[in-house]
Amino acid sequence: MTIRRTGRDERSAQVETNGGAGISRPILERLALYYQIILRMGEEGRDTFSSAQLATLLQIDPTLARKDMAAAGVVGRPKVGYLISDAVARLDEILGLSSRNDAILIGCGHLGGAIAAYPGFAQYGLKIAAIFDIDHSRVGQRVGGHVVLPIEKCKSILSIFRIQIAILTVPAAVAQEISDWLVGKGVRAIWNFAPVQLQVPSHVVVRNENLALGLAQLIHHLKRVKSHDTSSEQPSNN
Amino acid sequence: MTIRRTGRDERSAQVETNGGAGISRPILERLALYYQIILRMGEEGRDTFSSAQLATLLQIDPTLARKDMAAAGVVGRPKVGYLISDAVARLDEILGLSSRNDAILIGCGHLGGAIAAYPGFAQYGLKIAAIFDIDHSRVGQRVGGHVVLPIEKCKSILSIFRIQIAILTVPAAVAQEISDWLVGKGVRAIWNFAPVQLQVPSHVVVRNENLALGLAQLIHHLKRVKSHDTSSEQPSNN
DNA sequence: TAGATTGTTAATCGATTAACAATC
DNA sequence: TAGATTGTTAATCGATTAACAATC
Repeated sequence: MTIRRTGRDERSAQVETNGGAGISRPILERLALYYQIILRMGEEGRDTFSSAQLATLLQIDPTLARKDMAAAGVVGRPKVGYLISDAVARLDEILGLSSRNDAILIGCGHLGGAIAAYPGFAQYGLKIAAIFDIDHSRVGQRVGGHVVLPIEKCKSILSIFRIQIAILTVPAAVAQEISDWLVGKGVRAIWNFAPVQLQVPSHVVVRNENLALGLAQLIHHLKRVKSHDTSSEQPSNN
Repeated sequence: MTIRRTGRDERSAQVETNGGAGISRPILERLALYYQIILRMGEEGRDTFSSAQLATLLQIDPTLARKDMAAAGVVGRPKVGYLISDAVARLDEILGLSSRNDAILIGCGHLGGAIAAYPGFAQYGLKIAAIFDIDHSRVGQRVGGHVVLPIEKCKSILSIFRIQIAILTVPAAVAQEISDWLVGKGVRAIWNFAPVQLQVPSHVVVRNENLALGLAQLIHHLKRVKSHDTSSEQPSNN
């Protein structure tokens, strides 16, 4: 594999916009939270829920929950509420969970291994088709039911299985070049765990899962509550 | 350890608010991103940066970057830009990275192990003081340089080291009860990796690191770009 | 029916962007 | 000096909340 460090001229950073008929990010984020809550309610044997219930659990205004449902195309009935089966079906659709999503995982260090082994993703239709690593000493190891492959094999697997999603759990220093390379091979979505702002062409979707950033935010809030100590402080949501 | 499933009456969900002199969440999020970028620039030998540079990398308006700097108390100089050393010092302060932050980690499954082993957190002042698990078969194992302790030992360690941060990498089903228990023992900040909306008292800060949610968002955007295929589509930021 | 709950329009709030003056 | 870049005020945009009518 020859990784070229290309110029960044034609690439743009991943950014929030909302062209097309897409749902805005704040709404989408809440829909995913609703989804988890509703699913749990279903497991508990209920078959309807109200905007007020969601609102209480998420500490938001009930109107907002109703607006979100409307945005998702879930219609409720006055006095009754929303049907769980209805909502789950719609949200499955919107969150893209109804179809199977194949992905490859690059970089099988601790985090990569954890993700490969995480059972929760199956529920979201994510199937890890193969795991790769540049480090040849790792090739051949078993990680979460997969044998680690050399990254050279990546191209053929991408094309054979028409995979569009790559999970990047590599060191920050090489994330950009691997990203470039993957994009060149047709990857359309990158789930990036490296603490770097990847620069990608506009047709590629990046979701940054920047753990260090999350940590910084948590610490900031902690300090703030300590120093002010107003008992009305509320912590930050994800 | 006796975990009681308490009522949720007095607890509220973690939510975005902005009482006190705190910095609003969107700003804080960008500050953490700037921090990473600026740090890297420093390593490359530069000693100033401009709002335009940040803006280009993050695909935002330069004005926004300047406003953020102002909010962080970083002052620049016309024609020169901002001093990296200045900005790093201020951001260290605001993000709470200048002081050491001790934490305990509960639940040493795959994800817990990955986090325990992740070297990047040291940079953010995070020190994992101890690792606990309810599962006694895991107690005594070595994980990332720590010996897993039985959760019964948790209380004494919390009070001896005056630890306020807990990292929760336990199954969703037990996250709420463990959270309740930790809060009762004086924990003030929870970094929650379980896909559950924890209900906590208002003085406790929760940061949800909901991986399945991130995945759902990525998939949603991917589907959207595919179906619309307008080349102006931009992916979502974290 | 009466009351609960949705759906929607208008008002508010906060975050982003535009415009431009200040200044190194 | 002239030009680049910050800092700030005003304008815009989008998201949230309030109010209330529709309806099961």
